[in-house]
Amino acid sequence: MRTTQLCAARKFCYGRAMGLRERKKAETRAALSWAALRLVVERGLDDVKVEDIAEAAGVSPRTFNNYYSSKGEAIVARHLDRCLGVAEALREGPAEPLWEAIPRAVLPRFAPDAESAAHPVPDAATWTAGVRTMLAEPALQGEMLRAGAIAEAEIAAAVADRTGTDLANDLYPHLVAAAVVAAINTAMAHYLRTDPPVPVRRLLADALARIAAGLPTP
Amino acid sequence: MRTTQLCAARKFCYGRAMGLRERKKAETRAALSWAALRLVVERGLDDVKVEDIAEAAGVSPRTFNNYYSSKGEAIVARHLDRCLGVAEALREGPAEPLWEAIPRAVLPRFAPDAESAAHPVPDAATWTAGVRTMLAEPALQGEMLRAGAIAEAEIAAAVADRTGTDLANDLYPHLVAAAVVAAINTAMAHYLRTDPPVPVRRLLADALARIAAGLPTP
DNA sequence: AGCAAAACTTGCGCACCACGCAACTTTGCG
DNA sequence: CGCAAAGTTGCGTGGTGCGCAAGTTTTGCT
Repeated sequence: MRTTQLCAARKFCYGRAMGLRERKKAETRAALSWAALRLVVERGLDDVKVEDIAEAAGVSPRTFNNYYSSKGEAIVARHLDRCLGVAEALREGPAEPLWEAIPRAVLPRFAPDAESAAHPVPDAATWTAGVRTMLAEPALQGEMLRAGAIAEAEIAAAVADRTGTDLANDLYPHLVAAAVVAAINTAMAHYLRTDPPVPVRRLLADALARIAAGLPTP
Repeated sequence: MRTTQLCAARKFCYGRAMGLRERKKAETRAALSWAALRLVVERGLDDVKVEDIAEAAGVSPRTFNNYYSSKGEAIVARHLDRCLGVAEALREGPAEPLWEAIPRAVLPRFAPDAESAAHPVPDAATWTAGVRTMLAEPALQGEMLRAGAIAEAEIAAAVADRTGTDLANDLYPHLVAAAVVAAINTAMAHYLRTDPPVPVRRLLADALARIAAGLPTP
């Protein structure tokens, strides 16, 4: 139970002008989180040691902890990035009404191909089954939710910017951010729960629309 | 990163007919979680070892892990109980409209005295300051959110009962539960954030009302 | 009341993990 | 080229979660 860095090397130097040094760092980081995710999904959390992850990423065990301060952090890194991306998109998008901007920021980031494209998965059914059992792990749930919470802060800031509300004294931006993250979590949970898989996009759009409109008893 | 039990000995044998054994068990459990909370609030997470907590509760270190599988779990136990209490109240309350039942279930459980009454706190300001720095700890945030998520499942079930919706195939009950928990978290976060403290009850009522009504841009 | 089974506690031990420290290697820049 | 900054690695340490096998207490039954 030590501290984490997580937000440390979050410089978002995506596109251009990143030297060899930063590029390699980003690669190792990605390799580590991907290896962690893949190994844990196919083997189970307790049967994967940090040593395994480090080895799969071609790096020393000690180096693993220079990037992520725990197994869970590495596994959840992709999710964190997606959620942070929502905040970023919310800041950069056109000046449309808030509840049009939000789905526009959220939906594309949770499209099924966003993840799978880079690292194709052999068998989709086996994969989602693995993800299900992985997320049944309590420690992972905590880490997942924490990632959402981190992004929540960014989203709240973006919402405050858009709506001209006060981040420090007003409840509104935080409430919107929390609701958006809740919608994302709920939609993903429902997706993993249903056996004939419903497209995530539809679930997400539905959840966001309902949250925006209020939740009267049906 | 092992598994946890947490829900194991959650038998809800509150009122009556609990033998000596279960009574003592409940007492030790409470003593442990209270000791954990108090020590960590006043000393900081890293300066409290499980050994300290066990000692403060008059029990062996090994026994600590028979009740809680981690420091964080012990600390968050009270929060978990409160959140689970919401679900319980939602099930047992009178047959009123959902969005009247919800505040009635939530508000009394987060009254300022609910916690303080049993274990009075010397200095309120020092205490909340300690809580603030405690909750700044990432590991604790995760644990806290996870407690909310556990309760969320119960709340969703209660909501499904009340509204006659299908827990397995319908998004609605899960969405309501997630929104309620989000409102609780947001209100508590705001409470800890503001320096001239605003009464939690007002924040919570506000948050719940807004969530129920939708979140149009102000 | 008495006794056997069930439940709980405890000490011991092991595997794992986060991270500080001190070399050593690589990269960036003049 | 050569030096400083940044990154990697091996080692060591303190701490943790939990299985196991006594020992102890509570309970249910007669």
